[in-house]
Amino acid sequence: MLRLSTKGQYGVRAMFEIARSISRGPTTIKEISERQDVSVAYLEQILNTLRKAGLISSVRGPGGGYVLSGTPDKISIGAILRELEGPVAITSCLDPREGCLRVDGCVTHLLWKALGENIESFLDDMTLKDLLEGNELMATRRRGRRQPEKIRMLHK
Amino acid sequence: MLRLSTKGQYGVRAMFEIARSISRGPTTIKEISERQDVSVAYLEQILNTLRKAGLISSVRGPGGGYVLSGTPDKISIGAILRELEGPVAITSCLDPREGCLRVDGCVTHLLWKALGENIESFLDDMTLKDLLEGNELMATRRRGRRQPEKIRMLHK
DNA sequence: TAATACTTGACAGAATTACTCAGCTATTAT
DNA sequence: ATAATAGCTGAGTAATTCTGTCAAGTATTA
Repeated sequence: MLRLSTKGQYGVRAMFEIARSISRGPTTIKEISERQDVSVAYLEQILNTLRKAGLISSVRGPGGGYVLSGTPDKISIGAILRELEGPVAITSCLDPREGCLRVDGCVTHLLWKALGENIESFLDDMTLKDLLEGNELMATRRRGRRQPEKIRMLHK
Repeated sequence: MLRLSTKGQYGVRAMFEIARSISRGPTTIKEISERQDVSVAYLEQILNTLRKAGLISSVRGPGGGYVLSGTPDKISIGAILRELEGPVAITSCLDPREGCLRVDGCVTHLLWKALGENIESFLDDMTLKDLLEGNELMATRRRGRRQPEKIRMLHK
């Protein structure tokens, strides 16, 4: 239950890949495709959505590719997923694009609302920076580095 | 994103309806259907699943219907949803029925795992009793009753 | 001007969802 | 007994969503 679509998952992984390569300049779709094992054609669709949303910008021509629009700590996982999959909406009642016919008297409405807010704050708190640090941590864990709170959560 | 299927939603509402009518004995599918506005045929399918899971039991023949297998405070929303929609599994990688080919080195694996655990503990903490109290509260709110913590969460 | 790389819209097969339908079995009241 | 009530079960299907592919562009640089 409550599965994320592949589009959202690939989107986060693509953003991670762009973030990871910041020092090397723009990252091409081809590179992302190879490193994250997602087809070029599908990534085109996904990255286009994220570009239109302003999360990344593109550089055309040779040497081109995609770059983050902000620093990794300013780009949340929630923001990425919202663009690719729409807002968190456990039920259609709670989707601002649809709306509810029977909000009053619906016993479960508040339950789903509370769950949705819980999920949303989790996703909005987590950023690309956290993913980068979590990744670095996985590689260097044995050297006993200090683990900040949020990263610890990722390793519970 | 992360929408619950109608099956799960209807299931929770049906269970709520059975819980609400405890004092009046077994609740028939027809009653649930009328009060929650879900077709009899679909409810048969849903309640059958919940019965096989042991969350409710059925009484056949005239005067029959469904009754909860335990007290409302022992039946969690998580338990209901798991039966109708399978385990919380943000990605197929995290579904115990499928499994992951590339757990190691997958940067997002821990992220989805942490989110899934967050959701699961929310759903397992919330019970039918909480829904009943939340409902009662909605009806009597203006009289200024004391609100326990979890119920307050439902009204944030 | 050739090569690189992003851009855009249409489309299609597969999977899942959200149900319906028909016919059955068990229990109780008369 | 038997009629009425009420749950039991499996099959089937229309609609929707998901997960992509494909073709034909446009922009930039060496």
